[in-house]
Amino acid sequence: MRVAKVIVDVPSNQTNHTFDYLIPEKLENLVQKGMRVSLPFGPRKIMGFVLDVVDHSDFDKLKSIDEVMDLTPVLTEELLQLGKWISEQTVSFYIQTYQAMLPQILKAKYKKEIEALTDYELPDELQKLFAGRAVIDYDEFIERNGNYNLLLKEVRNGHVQINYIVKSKETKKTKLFIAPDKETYLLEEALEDISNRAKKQKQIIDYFIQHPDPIEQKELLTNFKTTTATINQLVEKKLLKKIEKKVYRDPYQGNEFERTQPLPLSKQQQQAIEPIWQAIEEKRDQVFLLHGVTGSGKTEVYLQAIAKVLNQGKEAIVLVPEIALTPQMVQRFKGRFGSEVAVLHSALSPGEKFDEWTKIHKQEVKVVVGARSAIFAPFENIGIIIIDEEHETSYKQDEQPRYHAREVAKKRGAYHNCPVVLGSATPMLESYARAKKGVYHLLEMPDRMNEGAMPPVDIVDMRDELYAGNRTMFSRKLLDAIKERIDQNQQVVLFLNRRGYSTFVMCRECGDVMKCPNCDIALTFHKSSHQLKCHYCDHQIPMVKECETCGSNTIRYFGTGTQKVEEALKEHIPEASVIRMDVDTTRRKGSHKKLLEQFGNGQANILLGTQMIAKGLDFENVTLVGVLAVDAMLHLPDFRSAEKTFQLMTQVSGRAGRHLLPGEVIIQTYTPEHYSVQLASQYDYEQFFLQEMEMRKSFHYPPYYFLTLITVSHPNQWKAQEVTKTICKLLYKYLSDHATILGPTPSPMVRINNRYRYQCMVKYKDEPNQREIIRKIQEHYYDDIQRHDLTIQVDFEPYSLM
DNA sequence: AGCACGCCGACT
DNA sequence: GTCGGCGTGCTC
Repeated sequence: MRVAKVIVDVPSNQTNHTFDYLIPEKLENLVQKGMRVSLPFGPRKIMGFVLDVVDHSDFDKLKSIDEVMDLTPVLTEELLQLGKWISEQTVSFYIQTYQAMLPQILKAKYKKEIEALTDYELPDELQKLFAGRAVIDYDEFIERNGNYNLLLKEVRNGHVQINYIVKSKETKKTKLFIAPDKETYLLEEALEDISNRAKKQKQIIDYFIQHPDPIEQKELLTNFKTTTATINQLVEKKLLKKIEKKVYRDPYQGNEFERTQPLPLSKQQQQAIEPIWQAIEEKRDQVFLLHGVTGSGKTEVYLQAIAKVLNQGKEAIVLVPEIALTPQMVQRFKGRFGSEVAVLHSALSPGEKFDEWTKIHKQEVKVVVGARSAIFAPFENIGIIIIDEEHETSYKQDEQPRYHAREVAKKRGAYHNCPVVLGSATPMLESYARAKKGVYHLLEMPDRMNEGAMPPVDIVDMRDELYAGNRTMFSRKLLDAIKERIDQNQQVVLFLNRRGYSTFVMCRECGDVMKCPNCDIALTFHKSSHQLKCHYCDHQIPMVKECETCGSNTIRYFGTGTQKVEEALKEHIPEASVIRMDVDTTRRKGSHKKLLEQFGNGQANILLGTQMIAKGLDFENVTLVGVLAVDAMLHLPDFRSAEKTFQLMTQVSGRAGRHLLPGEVIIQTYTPEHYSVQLASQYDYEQFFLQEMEMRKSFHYPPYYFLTLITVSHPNQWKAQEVTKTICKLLYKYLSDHATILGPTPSPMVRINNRYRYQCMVKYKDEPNQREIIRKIQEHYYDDIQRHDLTIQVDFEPYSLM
């Protein structure tokens, strides 16, 4: 007998192990490890992943697999192992990790329906719902308030049955093609017979005589300015035929990618790439940290390292932060490797993502460029993994499984015996420290390609502006500089760090700030819709006219949002044309790309935006970059705020003067003396590293210590606090004496969505039992978690402490 | 998670 | 005696 060991699609503590299922004879040759199957589980039918196929089970009441859902395994042996490891590292359920490795569309969908079995007269109440049909949706039954007990009774009597259906959401897109249905010489003969009045028909047949290959109907119709009627007639005459062709949704269809050749490498590029080439050649799973300033030509190094890998017949994974996955970036990879490249990022529709994934799965491509989850590309012969902008926080998934793509990359690198290259102008402190210790191989590229220096950075002290009577958000220096660029027909990028700085609404009479009733977070004013919105839950209300506390009408909004900056800009510089990029203006698919194109074409002088414009933009005509307020980020309750500020400022500065025209950067701040501001303006990463390391050392933060953040949430504040307290006690009891346990403390945002949040932080150097202890704690609370709305969230090496 | 089972109080 | 609400435990 053949038995499948299956992880079932039920994310819970008690089902987080394999279940044994008999493989029926007719499926014996079909079921393989890594496939999805549908199977009976209790009274239901659900999806599961086959982890293993064996020929015996200790369990004696085996049920059988119902169906296989895939023709070939969707997870390779390596990915199955990797998933196990990730689940254990992040304390997640196996099923969550396996799901995270696949495109959303492969997630099973469940449907329930009720079927009437006999002609037996059902009770009127049910009869009414069926309304003559043999089968109705269970959802419909619920919606129309069906009597559940009555239903159960009839199920027991055998008059109706409940069917459970497992479906894959997977879809295939087809296009209609038209092709000749006869040999060319027969078409020629037929051409004679077509009436001279049927001009279009003649033209079309003539076309197919010249080009006998199938052509898309849509194209044919536009070319000949005709309608389907014409074609239908020819199909009826058996001269043409219609073909449904399965096609990939190609998100980059219609984009021409000009093929590029490898560029000659500069000396420093050469020095950086040699050790990587060597590692590829010697099949070493070495980790490289490529520390290269903006514009030092890191991408060309990646491209030529990949070229080497492709030469060996192997595959490459390139990770790029979501927001940096711009058309410009894609262009570079597609330009060099053409159709060998698949692209995976969140702006694609689920169908497009699935099709790109399928290309990888079917081994039709050799290179994948994508955001975090592309690290799970089902390649089987990886030759290199590259993580660009390795310091980016988006490489850490912020939901279960909370994995970091960098750690997964290292694991995959070890499996495939291939190098992992981490690239950044401002490496994460942890990474640079490892490189200095020799754990990673450090590669330095300190010079810009075109020999140009980084643009000079001016720091403007906004306190002086205030003192001089300037109460606007623009310093005099910045305004003058913007005007100057506009006069010279050059372009400006203005960056607004909106986090923590959004427009909140306050009463000037009593100082009351409008807050979300669910989250204790200040509501943000959206001018376009005239609404107050909470950014943490869906709560939104119309803008208020009177203060809810004191009733006065002196309500006004404070803070700086992009919308407000745009208005102020127009007021101060009426001749300026502005393109605004933020979550509001880029929500629609493709709008991101469109806005950037408009700016690139010179349709505006100023590009104003949030985080999303900090990366990867490369416009020749941009000679001024302004940062309106760095302080918001500097003062976040996060030990990495200085590092994040430094990274951001460096990145933003890199947007100016990338080409022939010299650039300039102006940074506005209320704390110009802060070391991260000072050192960023001098582009002194090394010094920043040393100084920041001092801080980390004295406060026991990474990279000197590891962190674990446990966040407990519950609708009842007392409960949340009490559980956190107990957890702290348990950790204190079972962890070693070297671990520091902080807490319980309220989270920086105590209440979100009517749930109170408390946290506990562990600082440690080496706690091999930690994960086991945390698992035990979770098990201890499993009843509360499952039935009493408690959540215990565990984040190892967290990126965000909120 | 989602479902059945079993216990208990409330009710025809 | 039976219905329905809720707590408990299982699913190969």
